[in-house]
Amino acid sequence: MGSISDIKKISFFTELSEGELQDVYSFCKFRICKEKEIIFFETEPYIGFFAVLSGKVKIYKISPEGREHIIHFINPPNTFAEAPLFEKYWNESPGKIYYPANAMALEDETEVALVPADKLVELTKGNITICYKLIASLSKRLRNLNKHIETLVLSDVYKRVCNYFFTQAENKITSPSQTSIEIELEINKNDLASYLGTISETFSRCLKKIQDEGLIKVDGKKIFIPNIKNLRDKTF
Amino acid sequence: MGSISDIKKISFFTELSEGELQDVYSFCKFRICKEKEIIFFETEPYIGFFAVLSGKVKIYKISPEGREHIIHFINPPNTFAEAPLFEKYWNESPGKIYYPANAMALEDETEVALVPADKLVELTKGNITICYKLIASLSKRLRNLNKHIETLVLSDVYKRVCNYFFTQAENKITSPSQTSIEIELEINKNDLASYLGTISETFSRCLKKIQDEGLIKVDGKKIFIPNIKNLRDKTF
DNA sequence: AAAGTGTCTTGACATAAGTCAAGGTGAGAG
DNA sequence: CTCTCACCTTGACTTATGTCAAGACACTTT
Repeated sequence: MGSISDIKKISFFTELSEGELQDVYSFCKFRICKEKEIIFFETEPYIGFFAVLSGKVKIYKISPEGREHIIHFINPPNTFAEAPLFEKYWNESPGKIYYPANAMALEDETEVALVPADKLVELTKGNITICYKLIASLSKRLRNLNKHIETLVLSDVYKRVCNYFFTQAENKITSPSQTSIEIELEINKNDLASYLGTISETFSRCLKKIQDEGLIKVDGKKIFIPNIKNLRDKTF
Repeated sequence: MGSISDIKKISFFTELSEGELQDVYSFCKFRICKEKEIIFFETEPYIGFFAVLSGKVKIYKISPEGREHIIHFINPPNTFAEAPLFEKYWNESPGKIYYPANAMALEDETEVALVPADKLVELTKGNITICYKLIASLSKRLRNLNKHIETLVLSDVYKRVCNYFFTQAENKITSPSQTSIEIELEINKNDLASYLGTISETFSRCLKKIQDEGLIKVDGKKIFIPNIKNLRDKTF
């Protein structure tokens, strides 16, 4: 189960003293999830944010017709559902606050820590560093969402897929001179399709097309990219 | 031109003392824009955030093919481009920070105030209330973006349009018992279409369809909604 | 009033991507 | 080892929505 060293890895808490860490540790509720276990639904009242300590979590919405769209994948040691923390400080305070989307564990042995909202708000009062980190975290998420919207609305599926692989490749290369790389999908193709705003059939066809063009070589969950720049050129 | 009372209306600054307000006022650069005047491009280095004092501003992205998508409309006395303020506090600090999208004035006599980034960061150091307001503002924007993504990906144009009118109606009704209402579009249909993730032709056809179904009555920029609940039922 | 300008609407058409249905593949269970 | 089941791929078809082109309308200017 979660330890103090896990807490220390959470971005908001990296600069806390041992005593404060102990304090935060005592607030947190730890939970180990099985694959497909729900962490929260968007219908639930907000009680605090979460950090992923191991495994992987998806944040997603469901349409009335049952179509799913994945907004984020969260890996350790990142947090999710921080945004509603301070919503009570809005000008017009609405009623009860709910989670903004659904969260589900994607692997067995996914461990999450729940940090209660009121405890964290308390912590920020004497610690402006935590405020800054919170702001940084929200800003980063905002920029991600902006990017996400941009690709969803302004690109077709083909471009989105190319862009996804290119981004993955960029994050993995070790030197700028590297031209080819193999990336491995850590999520199944159904979820990846949902994240890219499409469905598995379309995604599958798209993969085939990109492969036929020689831009990638698909082998199960392994994607070999012979020339990263060629892929990048397709994202414009 | 902008006055101290304009500054006081900006959410971050509502609780500042007269002296502090005077101080902020002296930092700010005021600018009066014509219709279609660019406030910033996403290619420009970030220097600070803006507040709209009068008129209206759109925040938008452009695809390589030239299609535009409007992410937000900003009305007085709201702010925009606050998100990059604290990006230097990220774990991995990237190079130069740029504006996350483009901003354009939508009306003549649109007045904006530029609040320089470093000045605001300075202010937060002694004033945790400003931190909280900043967090609240970012949170609110995050929730909006989440909602935006949700409707863009999980609904078709028809539903998005119904949802837009319904939301406008909800915000305008005076009592919960009110069943009908007339709303007025404060933006042109081209921009509205772009905000709803479509183009004016599709939007136009959609309006016609909704009107043929008796859910709305369109007269130029005036939209009469005979029964708000009927419209709401179409948004699921 | 005529002319001009920008905004909106309509029609005909093309196409990306969703739906439905069937079949293939591979990893783990028995 | 082969059975099974989840995951993935493929094919045929439908449909929403974008594109292109033309016309209608409203508002301003001369």
